[in-house]
Amino acid sequence: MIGRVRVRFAPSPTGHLHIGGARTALFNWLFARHYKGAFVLRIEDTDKSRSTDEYIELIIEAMNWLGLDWDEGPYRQTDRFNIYREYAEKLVKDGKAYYCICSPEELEAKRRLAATSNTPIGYDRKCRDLEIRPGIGSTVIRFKMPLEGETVVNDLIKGKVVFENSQLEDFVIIRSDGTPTYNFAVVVDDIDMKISHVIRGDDHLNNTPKQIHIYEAFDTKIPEFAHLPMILGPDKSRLSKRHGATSVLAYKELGYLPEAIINYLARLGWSHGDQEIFTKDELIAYFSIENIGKSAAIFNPDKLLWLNSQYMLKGDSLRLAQLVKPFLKRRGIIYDSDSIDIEWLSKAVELLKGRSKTLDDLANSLNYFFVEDIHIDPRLAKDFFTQEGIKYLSEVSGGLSKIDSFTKDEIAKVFEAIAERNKVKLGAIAQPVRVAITGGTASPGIFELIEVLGKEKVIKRLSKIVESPKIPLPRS
RNA sequence: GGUCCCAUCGUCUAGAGGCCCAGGACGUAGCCCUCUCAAGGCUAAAACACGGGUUCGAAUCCCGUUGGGACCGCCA
Repeated sequence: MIGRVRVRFAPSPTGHLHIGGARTALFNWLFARHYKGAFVLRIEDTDKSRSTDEYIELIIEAMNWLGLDWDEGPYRQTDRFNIYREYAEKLVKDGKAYYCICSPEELEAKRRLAATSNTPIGYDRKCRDLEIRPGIGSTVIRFKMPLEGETVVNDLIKGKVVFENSQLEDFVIIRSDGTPTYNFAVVVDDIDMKISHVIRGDDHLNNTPKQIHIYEAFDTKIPEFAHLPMILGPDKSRLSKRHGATSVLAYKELGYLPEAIINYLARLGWSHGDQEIFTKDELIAYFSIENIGKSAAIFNPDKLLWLNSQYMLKGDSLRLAQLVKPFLKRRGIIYDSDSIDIEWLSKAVELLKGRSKTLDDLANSLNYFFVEDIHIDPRLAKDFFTQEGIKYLSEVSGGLSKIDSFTKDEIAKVFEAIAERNKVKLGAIAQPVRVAITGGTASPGIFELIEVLGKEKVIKRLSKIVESPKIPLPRS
């Protein structure tokens, strides 16, 4: 029943790929993959003053990072100006479009008048039947809208939406500089690229009737439309920069995993029963437009963070170790990522990944694995390096130095023996040790931590406190 | 202002007339586990915007009200 599926994602390179755009891209991608169709990337850069090559690069980088691969493109509308021109001239020849010589000032005045006089349309179609020839001063090409009747959009998400044709303007399709406007270029491209389903934000729903008339003017098949509800900020207005981090790459920098972003975005407006966590393959298998909701969704950073922590928890330690390197570097914890022992790092990551919400969080927690002079808060030192505490530190140090195989099981035996001998709970010993070797009171289990940290480092840190308990401060 | 869209816990949502005195998830609170912190487990508070219909029966269908949003450019 569904023929060959061809969808596209068509960002305009006037900014970063943001959360909303990424979700539109994701839904198109999922739809294409689900139906084994084609996903086309098209750059809508007809607004030359606001589009930059740098943003194109950045959008592509973000798509790659998210793993949203495309089958065709990226096409650029600026490479296709002659095509739009040809299409437009055909419409003029067929009497379906016309040249207009009204000046911007004149149009502005008409718009103002329309606003005050309850007229739905700003432009009064003055040039519609004048049969103006091109070349006389500044001319644009306008599309001849039907004056009466109605246009029905059978949207896959919103259902049947009816527009009165009398509300539709004879909009400009070719600007005076010869470039096409958005509403025209999209349709020409979608015809030319044989797009079967147009899946985009519902801010375009009002443009759809205009576009349908262009399809009809070319006597081509109208694609299916699916208008996705918007993503809103906490104040219920359209998500934008003022709501904080909105670009996909910003989340990468913050230490988020791409699969968490994908999962979060997929669940924003779409659902599959009560399931919250999906692999990409599951998303592809389960995705369907019928399960997309109709109402706008508020972006919830807390839930994204939770999903990220879930992916951190379940992530492969070796992979996370690779990914965390840039964050360690940025925090000044390491200087040369190539010289570090990745096997060892991944063991440390293994201990910390379930306790970290982001890669940056992980990097921060990894600090005491690398830094020699760990910082110990004087208040903690006061609380834990008591006469008793120091005694345990000394005993642990002594016990550990006698172990041959430095494994968590053997380390545990040392602690248990000391606890037994002193008739205290394990915590009484573990906490001072934790503070001495990590500088804080929160860490992974003390035995595995000591194992991964290694005999040498641990004994060195313990001895340092035992020898000079009053000055646990770092030299720096 | 005109046109269009939308409306279930604070948030994301399940729910397609009886299975719902509304289920799951995030967040919040408490308890359990425990060498700390997380993770995990359990529990709690928390919603069908309002008003009319239709129906034996409505969160689910219809109408209206209210509230929110989008679009009205030679931006996309």
